[in-house]
Order: sequence, then C-alpha cells, then structure tokens
Amino acid sequence: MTSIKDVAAEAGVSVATVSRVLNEHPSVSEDARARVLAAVASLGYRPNAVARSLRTDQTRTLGLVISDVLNPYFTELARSVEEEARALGYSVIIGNADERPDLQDHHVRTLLDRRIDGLLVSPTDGGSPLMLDAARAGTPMVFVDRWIPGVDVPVVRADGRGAVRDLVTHLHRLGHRRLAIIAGPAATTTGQERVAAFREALEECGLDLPDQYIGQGDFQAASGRRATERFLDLAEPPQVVFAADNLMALGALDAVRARGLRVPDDIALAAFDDIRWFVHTDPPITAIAQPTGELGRAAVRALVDRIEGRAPRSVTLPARLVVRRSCGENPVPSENPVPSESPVPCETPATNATAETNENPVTNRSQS
Amino acid sequence: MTSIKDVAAEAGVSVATVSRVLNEHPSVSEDARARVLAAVASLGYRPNAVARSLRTDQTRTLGLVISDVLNPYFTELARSVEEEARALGYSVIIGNADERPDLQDHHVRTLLDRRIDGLLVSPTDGGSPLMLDAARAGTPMVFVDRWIPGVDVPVVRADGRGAVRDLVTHLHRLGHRRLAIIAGPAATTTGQERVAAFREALEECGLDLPDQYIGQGDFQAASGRRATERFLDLAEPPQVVFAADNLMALGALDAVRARGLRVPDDIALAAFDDIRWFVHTDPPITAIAQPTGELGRAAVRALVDRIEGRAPRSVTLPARLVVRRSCGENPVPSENPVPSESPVPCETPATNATAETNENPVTNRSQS
DNA sequence: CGCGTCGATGTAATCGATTCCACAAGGAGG
DNA sequence: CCTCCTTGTGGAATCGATTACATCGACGCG
Repeated sequence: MTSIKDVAAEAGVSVATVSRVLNEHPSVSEDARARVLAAVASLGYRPNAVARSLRTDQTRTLGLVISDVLNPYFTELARSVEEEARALGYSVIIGNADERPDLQDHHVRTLLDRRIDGLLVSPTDGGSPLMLDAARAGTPMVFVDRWIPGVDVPVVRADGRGAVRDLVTHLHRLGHRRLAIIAGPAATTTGQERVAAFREALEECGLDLPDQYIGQGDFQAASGRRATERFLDLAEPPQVVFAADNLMALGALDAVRARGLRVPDDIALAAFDDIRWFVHTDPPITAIAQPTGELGRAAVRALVDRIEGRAPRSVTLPARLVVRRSCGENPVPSENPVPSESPVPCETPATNATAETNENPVTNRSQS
Repeated sequence: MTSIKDVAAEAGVSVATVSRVLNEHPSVSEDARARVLAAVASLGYRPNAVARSLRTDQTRTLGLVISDVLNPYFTELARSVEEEARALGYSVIIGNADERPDLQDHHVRTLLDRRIDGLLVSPTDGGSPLMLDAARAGTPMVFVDRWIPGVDVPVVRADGRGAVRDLVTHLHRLGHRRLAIIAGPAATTTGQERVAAFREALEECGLDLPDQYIGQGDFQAASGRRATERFLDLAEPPQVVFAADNLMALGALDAVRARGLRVPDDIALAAFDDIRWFVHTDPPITAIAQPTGELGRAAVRALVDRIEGRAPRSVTLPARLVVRRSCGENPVPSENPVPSESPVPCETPATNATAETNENPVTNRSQS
C-alpha cells in the first residue's frame, strides 16, 4: 500500500506538505500543490483512514445499534440514517441486536472500541450498565424510536398517542367493543407506551382493557402468533387484535390463518408500523404509520450537532393512522369530508386518518 | 480516554507487559498478569482498536456492499453475513448501493480507505474500474449473489435454473401459454441469468419468449409496476408475469390492482426470491426461494479463508420452487406423490417443488 | 565455578497520518 | 539598509498500540 511518504518522495516535497495539500491548508504554493496532486494521481494514493483517525481522534463514523434488522421499520430507519449521515460526511456502522440485550452490548462495545464519533441506539432493554456508563462518560449519543428514561440523552421518536386514539375511535365506530393488544417487551419504552396509549384511548370510549386481552410479545413474529392463539382460545375472544409492531401482526395473521378464520369477518387486525406489504396482504391491513425517514434524519442531525459541539434537541414527530380493510367495512372517503383538528368524541370520524382506496394503492401520501 | 500507558503505570509495569497480557503472550509472570488485569478492570480500560489496526495492519472487519437494503432478500443476506462474521471474530460494515453504481463506488472507496480486511460485494453493474483495480491489487474479495465475469474472484450464489424450469413446468401444466418476465438490469448477472433460464425452460416446453414479453426492470418496485402496465396494454397480454425479484413482484401487484384485475383469475404472478409476506399476500405468491442464510454464511467463510491465507472456494447452491396460489388452482399435495429427481417432460409434476397448504402456512420446510 | 539457556521484562522503533515549531526567503516600511 | 511580517516548507513529536531486541537474573550442567 502506498503511503504519504511515497507521495512525498514522488513529488519531491516533505510529508508535511503532502498532508497540507490533502487537507486544503491555505499556505501551500501553487507549484507544490500541483506536484503533490500529480503524485497522488499517478500513484493512486488514498490516505489511510486508520492512521488519520488515530492522530485526529475522530473517525467520522457513527454507530447505529438497532433492535432487529429483519424488521422493515428498522431497515428503513437504517437506510435514512445512512443517507443523512453520508450527506453530512459521516459513515455508519450498523449493529443488529436482534432484540437481545447481550448482542446489543456486544455491538456497543465493539463500536466504542472502534472509537466511533457518536452512537445512535434504539435500546432493546431498560439499559445495560455499559450503555449508561458510555452516556455518562460523555460519548455523544442519541436514542431513536425507543429510549431509556432517566439518562440525559436526546430522544428522537414518534408519538403514536394521537394515531392510537384515532384507531380506537375507528374501531369503536365499526362496532367493535372487545379490543386486545399484543404488547412489546415491558423493558422497552415503545412496549409500554403503546399499551398505555391504547388503554387511555379505550377509556375515552368507555371501554376497558382486561388483562387477558393483553398479550405479551417481543416484537418478533413468533410471539405475535402465540399471543393470538391464546386470544383465540379464550371463552370470549377479542373482536380486534392490535399488534404493537408489524412482525407481530404477521404472526397474528399466521395464527388466524392456521385456525381457518378470516380477517376481518371473524377477527379484526391492526398494527403499529406501516409497511409496503400491508397494502397487498389479505386483507390490506390498517396500520399506524411513523414518519420513519424523517426520524432517521432528525436523529442523525441531533447526533452530529452533539458531536460538533452544538446543542442537540430531542424530537417527537406524530404518527398517523392509515385505514385499510382489516378492521371491517372499507370506509368510503366521502364519509370523512373535513377532518377536524380538535379531540373528537368517539362516534365521529377519526382525525388525521387516511382511508386508502383502490385508486391509490401504493402511496400513503393522501392527507385528503 | 485511558490508554495502555495508564494501565502500565497503574500496574507498575511497562506497556510491553500490558500488551503481552492483553494478547495472551505466554511469557508473562502470574504476578504481572494479575496486576495488569486488576489495573485494566479498575480503570475500565479498553484497547483502542484504531491504534491496534494501524500497527497490525488488520482491522478484523469485513465490508459488505449490497445492492439494496430495503430488499428483504438482501436484508436477510446481510444478517446471516454479520452472524457468521461475528462467529469468526470479525465485524461487518454494510454499505447500501441502492442499485446505483456511483453509490456502490462510494462505499467501496470508503471501505478500502478504512482498510477493511476483505470485501463482500453483490455488484450493481458490470464492474467499475475501482472494483476491478481493487480485485487485481489483491484485496481479498468475494462476490455474493451477483458477480462480475472475467475477474478472478470467488462467487457464492444460488443457481435458479432448476427451480425456474420447475416453475415453467408448473405454469404449463396449469394451461398457461403466454408467459412474460420482468427482467433485472442487463448489467447484472442475475438480471441476465434469470431471463436466460426462463427462456430455456420455455423452449423445453415448446414455447417462446417474444420481446414484448420481456419487461425491463431494475429490481425496484416502481419498475415492476411500469413493466406490468405495459404488459397489460398489449393487444394480447401475457397470462403470467414472472418478476425477477420480490420488489418488482410487489410493483406488479400494484399495477394489477390499479387496473381492478385479479390474480390469478385475470393474470398469474410468480416471483424470484421468496419472502415471508408472500404467504399472506392476496393471493399467496408462488416464488423461487434461495437458501439465503446459507449463501451469506458460505460467502463469509470463503472470504475469511482468503484473508487468512487458505484457498477460497466458489459455492453454488440450488434454489427451490415454492408453489402457492398466485398462478392458478391450488395444487393438492396428493397430486404430487413422489417427486422424481430426473428431468421431466412438461406434463408431469414439477420436481422439488413445495406446495403449501393451509395447514402449513408459515414454514416452507416441507420437502415432502 | 563458569557458561549457556530460558523466562520475564523493559526500551525503543514502528505503523501512517497531522501539526507544532523553527527557519528561510522575500516584500513592505521606516 | 535593517527590521518585521508573511508565506512556504521541512523536521520531528505525537496518537496508542505491537513487537524486535537488549538486558538481567536464575538455573542446570559439565
């Protein structure tokens, strides 16, 4: 591998001058610059990022530890994170925790060993000592999607409460009264919040959420299937199952199908997290859509602000209900003429909800 | 950040001894080892991987440049790659090329700058000068899924020819005669091979593949939609559309749905690459499944062999047809009593094909 | 007793960059 | 003409590890 010394020799200057040219330091003569550039080109020289990082103590690399790469929500998040980071001149190393705290720790540790400039995490659990230490030690850090309470780290996330209320209102209007939820792990904030939001929304409609209608899941498909089977075994099964993420919804669909039942005739289904395939499932699935791309971008901006010495801000963006057919009769858009902004009683149409029609099968953009 | 000097001072030994303890060098006294370990623990010392890499000229990191992270096939591939790499003591940095040669080059360049130990690539195009140079310069490299002909780099991939023949046989048996394909970019090997395999299989059945039945796609959903619309506009539209990857199948589904047509009654649909959601689409989609996890693992093993001085082997694994309902009447398993191993004439049952029934909705394991 | 060997340890060179500091040349100003 | 800056440049220290080489004491053996 050719090093800066080779370039210096070839150009007939010192390594200091080569370095200055490469870093656009102002006081270099036009002549020297030209000779160095020529040498760089003729040798095909590329600076060694490892050596540079050692000296400058910055890697221009961000670490991203996500809960599960196989979850399309996180894949999309990862993609937008990488995009924004690249635009700002950073690379991203992704670690997949697979919803396992030990794996999460493994990745945090290796990323820290590599001296990444900052860490983006959606924690799998309530917070390992490792991560808490890193945060306290001053590692630039931002939580995305999920977070750990009581730590002074900015959080970038979506607030699903409004959309969950819209969903419950929608379900209530369709005549559903026995609503169940498949929750995420209690150790995660999203695991707790979505249940809390659901329960609150039910109470506003005068419904309650009995324990047997709370299934315990882990955000993976298999757990969604198990929880749904348990619901179906109840003496009085729920009329609706709301899965707290898209993979558990997939599992729920598996369970329903295995029993030979039909959605929404025998049981309705809704999910948190909207993904492209929900348009084409049988039936299309009503879901709560997060502004995933914007979340990823905002998280990177917050982290880079922190790294570069500016004050980072926490960001909360609203999620939005997308109505499809999995909860019952397909609502005709004309029924929802002008969505109101204020909180609404249960018998009125849902706010901010998008009803998809056959004419607009792919994009979810229509805000009517 | 605490360095090896701090540890040496704390333990009352030299940095050399600390390094020896950390690298399990045999000639260190029990006493010194204990003192060093104690110092490491009390200071919470972690070696700086950047400095270590500079000195040892190895990063224990693999680069993976994939064509599109949003494609579930590649996500799964990335996951298995990371898993196997971790098992072998390597980290993985993923670069997403988004099917764009310029982005692919960007990632290859930054990975090379970071002095990764080896590179795993599924090339987006016929081969940029950058990648060819890297290969010739001796960078350990392995192609996965797609490859570049004429370069001396091991290839790990799936051979879909058998499965495509099974698919065509299956379609022929169902009475379909006008079969169309949405191809991938001609610059990719998978883009070409799948068309070639399809054409060959058609010929064996006495059918041909007119130009108008070859749609040009780019492995992304939008192109699948456009190609399908063009098929539907033909005076004599095809009876079957075979999408060369899962995203283009999604686009095809969009197009069919936008016309108010139904699968498989109005037009049949099949896809290369099997994904979990295909079980739950309306209707479930017949697809060709690659052994994705095994491909990722084999690719990593080949690359690490190359890095560590052993001779790497190219690997080709067979793909397999999974029959669902998107091409017509759901075949009853009893119709396929004993699949034969030898090549079969068109009117006999498909070889190696798995027919999914309602009793077995999730797993595709049954090989009967 | 003296010599060679071996095990444990420290000193210092090294990896490839960046950057502080010294210094030379040249121009401006008194 | 002598200072004083400014500009361009090179030498050398530095980042945090690994490792070749030197050193030193203990021990075995003739």
